[in-house]
Amino acid sequence: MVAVRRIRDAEESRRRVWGAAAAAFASRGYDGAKVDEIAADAGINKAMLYYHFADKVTLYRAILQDMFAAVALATTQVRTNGGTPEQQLRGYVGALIRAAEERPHFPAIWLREIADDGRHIDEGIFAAMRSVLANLTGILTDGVQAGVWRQVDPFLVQAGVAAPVMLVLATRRVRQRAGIGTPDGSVDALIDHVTTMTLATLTLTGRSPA
Amino acid sequence: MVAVRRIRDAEESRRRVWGAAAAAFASRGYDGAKVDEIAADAGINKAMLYYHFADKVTLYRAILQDMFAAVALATTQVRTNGGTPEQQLRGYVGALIRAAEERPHFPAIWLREIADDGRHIDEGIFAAMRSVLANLTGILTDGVQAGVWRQVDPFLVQAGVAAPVMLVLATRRVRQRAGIGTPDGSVDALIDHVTTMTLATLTLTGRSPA
DNA sequence: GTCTATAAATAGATAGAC
DNA sequence: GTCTATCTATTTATAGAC
Repeated sequence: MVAVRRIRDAEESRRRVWGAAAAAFASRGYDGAKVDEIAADAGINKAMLYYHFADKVTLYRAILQDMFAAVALATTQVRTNGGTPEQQLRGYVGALIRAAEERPHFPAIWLREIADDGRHIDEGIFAAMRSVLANLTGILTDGVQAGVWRQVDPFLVQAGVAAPVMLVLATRRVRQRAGIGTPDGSVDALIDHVTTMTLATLTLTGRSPA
Repeated sequence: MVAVRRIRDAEESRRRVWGAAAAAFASRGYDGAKVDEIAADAGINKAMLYYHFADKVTLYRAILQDMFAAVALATTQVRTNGGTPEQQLRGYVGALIRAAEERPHFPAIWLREIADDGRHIDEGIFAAMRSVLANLTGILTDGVQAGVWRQVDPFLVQAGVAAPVMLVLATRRVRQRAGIGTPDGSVDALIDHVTTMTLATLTLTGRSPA
């Protein structure tokens, strides 16, 4: 009984540390995030944080792994569900955006990890990333074989999808401060733009971009 | 004579600090970059660094300002040179990529500053950013008025251009480590893809992306 | 202009009591 | 499981000699 309560509290502590850490890593980066602050934001002591997580980098990697695993899972489901290439591509974009919306700190951490040249990425995370790209590659190949799309480097397509999504989602606050226009700042407009852009690129017929 | 030599050495020192700092901020971020390391990489002492630059954040802001000012200048020249909307758009993409290639640390610092929610951006830097977007907006408006393009939110277009460019340029090393394919990793392929993507999006006629 | 030495504050991590 | 107190190393920044 008491033991159960303790375990439940422990789970709760872990969750709060997780949330506080994700926020800190997103807004200040790995080096900028301070363990003291994370613990304080989580409402516990720093020693308690070290009770739950081996060290700072382990905590960071766990968050990173969760993010990429979520995208890997969601995009794999899109493949499993099947449908036309266009339907699957829309599903792919949707899965990416949904994963980012469910994890508000995803975009910033993603951008930072790229700038960090993948310094904290271990093999498990790389595997998830490769899985995401493999799913996209499968969708693109389907489209080519169905004769509706031309052949395009999957990584460039991924860059064309993920990078704008992450940029737009990560810059919501700063754009206001900068006085940089967002006539329609909705996520729907973002989905629409990215999807349109990608489909238009893939369905280009013949016309070489000279 | 001696004074002149000293001034020249000072300039040289400043330049070396600049280069070492840009590299450090790009690869480790603002908090991750250490002043001692920057000074050492520049071949001078830390005290000397503080002789040339007031403090860490001033040094960082100077680098940031230079980057955005360069893009602002280059894109303004594209507007001045004129030409068809398509020619100007190609010039815009080229200007962006050239600025990034001339400053190898631009992409990573750009990505980080976004994740940082513009924490280090002062009004001068914001002005440069707005100027870049204003130039793109001008090009897009020209195209709409000429009847060759449809109307699209300029910021979304900017996101569709800059984000993939920065992502691809910043991930060259890590992609190799990750085993993520780059069938054609050339900058030309990148320019081609981004330009094709953008033009295809803008020239879409009628077809609503339902 | 350049350096050595050091101040002053902060950081990640642990010991040990409860 | 949770906390206080603390160790050790690092970090930004400056003082002051040359």
